[in-house]
Amino acid sequence: MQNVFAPHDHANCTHSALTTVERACAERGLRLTPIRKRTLEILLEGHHALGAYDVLQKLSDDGLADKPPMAYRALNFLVEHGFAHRVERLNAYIACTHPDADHTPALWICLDCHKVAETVQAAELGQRLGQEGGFSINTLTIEAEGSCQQCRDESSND
Amino acid sequence: MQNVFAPHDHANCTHSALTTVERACAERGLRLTPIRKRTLEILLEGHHALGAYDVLQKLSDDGLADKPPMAYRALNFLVEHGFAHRVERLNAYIACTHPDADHTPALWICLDCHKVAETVQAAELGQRLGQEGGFSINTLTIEAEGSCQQCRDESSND
DNA sequence: CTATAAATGTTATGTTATAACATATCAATA
DNA sequence: TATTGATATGTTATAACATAACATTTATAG
Repeated sequence: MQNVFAPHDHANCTHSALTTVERACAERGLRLTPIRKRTLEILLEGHHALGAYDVLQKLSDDGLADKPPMAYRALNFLVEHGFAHRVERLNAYIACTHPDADHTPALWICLDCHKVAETVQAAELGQRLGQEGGFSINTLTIEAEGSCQQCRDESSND
Repeated sequence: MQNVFAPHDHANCTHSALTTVERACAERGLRLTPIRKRTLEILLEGHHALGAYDVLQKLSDDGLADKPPMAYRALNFLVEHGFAHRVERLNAYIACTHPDADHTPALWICLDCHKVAETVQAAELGQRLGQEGGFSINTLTIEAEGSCQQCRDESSND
């Protein structure tokens, strides 16, 4: 697990994700317009999931967008191309931390610090589960809510 | 996979689930009030997920409830006690087909026939995934969207 | 330059969910 | 059996999330 729960060089997170996405867009002929790029940057500001209206507020602060469809379109663009993920349990969004990999992520939602981590090893697992019943998987959602190591360590120090 | 996608004796599905839930409530001192029981029956009418407002409409037809909180309370009761599941991807609910088992279900959503199936073998799997990063799982959501065997068989006969 | 596709701007509304508080019912026990 | 505390229901109001539909603008290929 690329551990977003633990202290880390977040500027590097942000920068490398942005660079990777920019390259991917160039390669794939996708347009990372100002609204889309700023939306990604907003999600990259932290590892907390943001709701569409949270993102909209920030876009509005920047004068880039001020109506719900604008935020949803940018978020949907990012999600469709794997640059962000929708967290179903939270009706919210996070930037992808593996934007280079074609993946079905598992999302780990800490109920204490509210950060959301992502791992990529879950895809083949779902495929395997589905095969049993002859189910052909189109998209797979795996989300866990619980507590991260860091928060458990801290609370045991009380 | 208890195959809800294939033709089956649905009256038996309904009856056995209801009986199991009634017994569980008796054993555990839970009150299966008219609204709650009717809500479960409504969900048991088919294997399609129903939104809270769909359920509310039916409760209203029966004169049992006519305000959103009433439907949400009944649904939340059923979900809390494992008698129904919320389908996050659909913002909707299904009756549990294994109400006797303490389980984390995986849900299989067919995009063609729109039925939703449930399997129980997924719990330890999530625990295993989470252990890797020291994450302690409280609740786990596993949902697949795709196509069931039956729908694929039918469409290949065209 | 122009045609076409893609993206953005805008209005309006649909859908899902809960906070907050009042009232009623149940179930244990004084 | 009256009291009481807990649980459930009734009600109002609104919060939170999301999209349909259509107009306008911008990018890009021919």
